[in-house]
Parts: sequence; structure tokens; C-alpha cells
Amino acid sequence: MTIERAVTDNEQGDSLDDAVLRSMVGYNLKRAYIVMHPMVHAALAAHDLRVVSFSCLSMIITNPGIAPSRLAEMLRMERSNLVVVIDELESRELITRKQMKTDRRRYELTATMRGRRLRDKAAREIVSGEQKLLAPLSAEERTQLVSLLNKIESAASS
Amino acid sequence: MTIERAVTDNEQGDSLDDAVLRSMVGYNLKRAYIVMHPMVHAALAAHDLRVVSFSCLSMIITNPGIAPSRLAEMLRMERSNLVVVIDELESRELITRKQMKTDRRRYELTATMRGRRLRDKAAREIVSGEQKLLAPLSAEERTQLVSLLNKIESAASS
DNA sequence: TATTGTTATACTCTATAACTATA
DNA sequence: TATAGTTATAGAGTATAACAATA
Repeated sequence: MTIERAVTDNEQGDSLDDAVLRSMVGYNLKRAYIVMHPMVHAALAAHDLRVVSFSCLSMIITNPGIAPSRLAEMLRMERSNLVVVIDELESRELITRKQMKTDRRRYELTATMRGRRLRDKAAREIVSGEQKLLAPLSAEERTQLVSLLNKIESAASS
Repeated sequence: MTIERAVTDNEQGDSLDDAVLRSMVGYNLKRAYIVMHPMVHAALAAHDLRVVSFSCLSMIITNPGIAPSRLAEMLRMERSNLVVVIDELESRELITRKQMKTDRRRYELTATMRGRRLRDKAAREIVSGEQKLLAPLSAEERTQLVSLLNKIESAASS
């Protein structure tokens, strides 16, 4: 016997059922992400930023002098894919890239004032957009949600 | 003044900071998803299934006779991208595709017994994998998490 | 004229392998 | 020998436009 009892046949415009998928946390995670993503994408696109370039810029601002390899590790992305992102951020003068003197294989990434201003503006728009999308959630529920999400993440890395 | 105060310079192996990104729900959502996804991917790959083909198969099982266009709508994907998925599920005899008599533009998708068995097996493995990954969360917390995620989604569609 | 399924195509995101320069 | 950055490339995943069949 299969997991669920099939709903009545569905040739017409009945409401559809995804109960089995809903029982999986990963599915619900993805669905919620799909709801949030277009807003974030649009907010960043207005500043010619992608999610990944915004994340990099933000990390560089918070961690001045960070090396690309550590940045890639932190954002869980491949160093090779980071190169083009850094190239673009540098060419737009949002960050600077300086070779380290102690280890000339490595580079120090630092945000420019222009980079910080752009990040701040984009970040405010994203936070504002999230406030609209998350309006039905109380402040306490949002905190709780983030706390639960972080719990998943920290459990995996330990 | 920028949003956060930069941490002390970070040329060495200091711990990195992503406080600003962490203040965004979308970022935390994505990070948690990244933790869950490899397990799901591996479980499905063992049965030559992708996330999208598993989702389709599951929806077809729960909604026998569903048409591709409704399936695409439900899973928020393009009809054009669904075609190859359905082709593969059919060629593997996990579903059948039957032209409707009342409207010959549409097709009825129905899962075979083989499809149901495969889905059930894969679903059990995913649920089992999730139980391991979500071990640090109590049953109540998991319910709460799913509830909050669904709240985001249903708010967006209203 | 609108809708369903389909094909072809392009674009983004991510993953892998190999190279270079430095250590 | 190992590591950091880089290049090239391939593979997913997703999005768009156009078409035939049907309503």
C-alpha cells in the first residue's frame, strides 16, 4: 500500500494536493524560498547586483582584508566561481584587491566607500521588502523562524 | 555611516562575520536549504531521480489524472521544462500519459504501481535523512518551522 | 482567439579539472 | 608537495519565444 490515499480523480479543476511533499521539511523550505527570492532578485537587479555579488560585497564589508579563498568557504561556493564576481565588483570600484606582502599568493579584499553605500542601500531595500512579505509573521515568529533555520545549519556543521 | 561596524582586520584565520546577511530571512532560508539539499539529492540520485522528477511523480500519485499544465502551475515550473520530466517518467514506466476524450489538447497523468513503489521508497529515505539532519530540533520545533514556512507562502499567494 | 503540449534556445548557477605562481 | 588564484568547460536548473493541435 502506498503512503497516501489518492484524492478523488482530478480531471477537472479540483484543488490539488501535495500532502506527501508537504511532510518534508526540505520541500517547505524551498517553497518559502521561492516566495522570497523574486523580491530579493528584483531589489538587487535594480542596482546591477546578483544575490552572489551582494553576498560577497556584504561579507567583504564586514570582514575587511578577507581573502577570496576564505570568502568562498564562508559562502559555500567554489573559488573558481568567485573570480568573476570579484572581478566585477572591482571593475565597478565597489571593492579593491591588494596582494598581501607576507604571502603573495593571497589577496586582501576591501570595500570602497562606494561599495559600502551601494550595499547599505540595497540591504535596506531587501529588509524593507522582507518586512512586507513577512507581514503576517509577528516579530517573535520571525525571530523564531531564523532561530530554527540556524539550528538546522549549525547542527550540520558540528 | 554604514550599517555595521567592521570587525577587526581579517588577514589571518579569525572567525568571519556575516551579521548583516544573517539579519535577512532569505539568507537564513537559503543556508538551511543548502544544508538539507545534498541529502535529498543523494537519496533521489540513488534511484535515478532528480528533485523535480520526484516532485512530479509525487504530485501525480496524489492527484491521479492531473494534466501537465496544472502540474506545472502547482510546482511553479514552466510547462516547457516539465515535458522532458514527464517524458522520462513515462519511458521508465513510472507514469502513464493518456489523452483526454473531452479535451484532446490535454493529457491525464497517472502513476503506475512501479511509480508508486519507487516514490514510496525514495520518500521514506528522504524522511529518514531529514530525521537525522533535524535531530537537534524537537518534534514541536519541526512542526513550528513548517508552520512558519507555510505562513510565508500562503501570505504571498493571497 | 485562447489554451495545451511541445521544441528550440538561451541564460544563470554551480561543479570539475587543469594550469600558474607562490609557499 | 601543497595552497591561492585563475581559466576553461560542462552540467544542472530555469526562462522565453514560437509552433501545431485543439478548443
